[in-house]
Amino acid sequence: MSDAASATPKKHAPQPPSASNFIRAAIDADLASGKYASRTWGGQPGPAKAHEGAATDPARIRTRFPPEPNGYLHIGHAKSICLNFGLARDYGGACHLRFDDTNPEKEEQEYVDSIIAAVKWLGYGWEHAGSSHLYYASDYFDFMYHAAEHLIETGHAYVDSLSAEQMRALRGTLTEAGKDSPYRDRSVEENLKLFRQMRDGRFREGEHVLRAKIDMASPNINLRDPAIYRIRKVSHHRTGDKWCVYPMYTYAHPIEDALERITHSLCTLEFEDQRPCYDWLLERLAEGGLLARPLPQQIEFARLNLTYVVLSKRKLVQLVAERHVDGWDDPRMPTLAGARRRGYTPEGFRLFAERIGVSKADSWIEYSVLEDCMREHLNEVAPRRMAVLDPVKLVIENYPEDREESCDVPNHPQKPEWGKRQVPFSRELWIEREDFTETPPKGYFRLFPGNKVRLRYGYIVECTGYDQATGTVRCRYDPDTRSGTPGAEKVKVKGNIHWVSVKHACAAEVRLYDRLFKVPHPGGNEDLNPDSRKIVTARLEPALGQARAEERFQFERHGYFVVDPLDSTPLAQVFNRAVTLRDSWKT
RNA sequence: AGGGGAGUCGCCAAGUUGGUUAAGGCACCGGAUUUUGAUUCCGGCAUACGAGGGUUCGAAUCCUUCCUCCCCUGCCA
Repeated sequence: MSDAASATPKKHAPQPPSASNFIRAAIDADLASGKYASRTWGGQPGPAKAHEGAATDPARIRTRFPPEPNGYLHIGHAKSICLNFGLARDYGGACHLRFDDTNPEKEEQEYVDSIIAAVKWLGYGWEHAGSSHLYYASDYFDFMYHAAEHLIETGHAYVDSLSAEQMRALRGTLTEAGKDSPYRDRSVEENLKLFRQMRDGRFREGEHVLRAKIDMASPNINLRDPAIYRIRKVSHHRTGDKWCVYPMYTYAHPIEDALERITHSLCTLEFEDQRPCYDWLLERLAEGGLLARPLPQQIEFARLNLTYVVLSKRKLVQLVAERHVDGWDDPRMPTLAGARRRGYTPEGFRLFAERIGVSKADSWIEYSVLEDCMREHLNEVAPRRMAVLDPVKLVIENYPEDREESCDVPNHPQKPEWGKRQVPFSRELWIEREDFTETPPKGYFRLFPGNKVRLRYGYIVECTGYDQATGTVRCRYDPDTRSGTPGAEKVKVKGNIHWVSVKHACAAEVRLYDRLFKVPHPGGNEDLNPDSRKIVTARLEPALGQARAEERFQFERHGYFVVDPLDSTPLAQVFNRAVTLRDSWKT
């Protein structure tokens, strides 16, 4: 090292700046340009007159997470939740939780409740500047209806009386322009009259539909006079039978955003083609004085794809319906309810969202990334315990039959402040079947005849053999090697195995979960992993007997486990394995 | 010639008003520490930015041709 220049330390920037992505770049640009400098907020969602003249919005930006309450939230939603709520948090903004309940046929209160629970569980709330921002699209039905009449009055919408099939025929194809409906030029008066009759229940479902009058020849099919209101004689979970006409997503969503003064409306890529529609509608309503400016803008990002996982609603429904899993909250399901029961943590999900980033490129995230995020958090928060999942008996020949002692065991190797607990030790112990073999493979350093290992936190023992008749492993211990005593280090061993005293053990059901599908890109049922769940009766150290629902532990050398909150009873606990520890041995 | 998007290391992903050696994370490979074959720590890891051509002193960033993948023809969202 005679070169003086080489002495110059050149460390790379230690940490990346706060994660950068195209959405943050857009927000930064909007904030810098002063686009929102004069934004006002009337205190609650509303039309232009509710916000104009009101105070400056205390939220620098507004985002929203707008699920339709027609199913359970899954890991893909977690990405969106973390994105929207995370952005609001980072920019001093507000994120609204909004139920996009515009289709009464599919929506139920049960889903509303589970969605609220899931968002809260992930650690997010919808309060900002002293008010709560939990909204329902159905609360805007009156405004939407009047806005539709406005569209009719200004010549931007008409009632079409074609059947669905006829409409499809006139819509054209990907390469051919569509043709105008014969009803496209109805007068304002006739349209108004028909639309009101639609609202009043004078027609059957499908008889008429309200359409935006845009351009039947547009190369963008979404602009070929999209339907914006349809007749549905179904009771709505919140508005009951007040309405029999319901707005379509295309029409409703931009209005919901505008009424709530959303600044950045984030959605997935498949809505890109609808953005012109979104802007067209908002512009028509804003120029009519119904909606306040600045108008919200839609920004699209790529939805999550996870290897070994299916996230499509159709496929998830099928898994439940065909009983491949026990229900929507089966620990193997990619739903948030399932993940929670599996022992996954909110912090792990947030780390995951941060780690995978957000972009417009279609991508597949490796499932191991999610698992690793869970390990990373669980390693920090899970107390260590000893549990033998596949027990085989170990008898210490030279240890007195009536003797018992208690070992000092730390609750976390890196956190002495978590203290220690006492674990009983005796002549007969349960050890892991795979920690003993009569014929050790190369590199194996656990128990085999003649080999020494440490019984973790206890003594060094030397294996003396295996008793076929009783199925027990035999060994002799060295009394001078007790952990924590001066002689503990006198014998060096590579192997260090966990154990549970037979006399003191608690038995419990442990469910060992693995991925639901056995291939990275699952197609159908043929790709299901037949070993996605194994149930064993494990032997646990006594301290685990007090574990409560949803408490999480690391079973040393195994992985992270959680007490199942549904199937556990005070007398019979059930543990679910969230994720295994990393294992670099891998024969 | 329908329209709209996307292609940067095995997996993600910065960087895109052109400017020294293309961030960071995960994975992986070494090594250290370790009473979890865990954790932690240190080091390594794209002459390369879908491909070709061009402009330029200089391009992942500009122009051009081409290739691949995704989305769109619900009175679903």
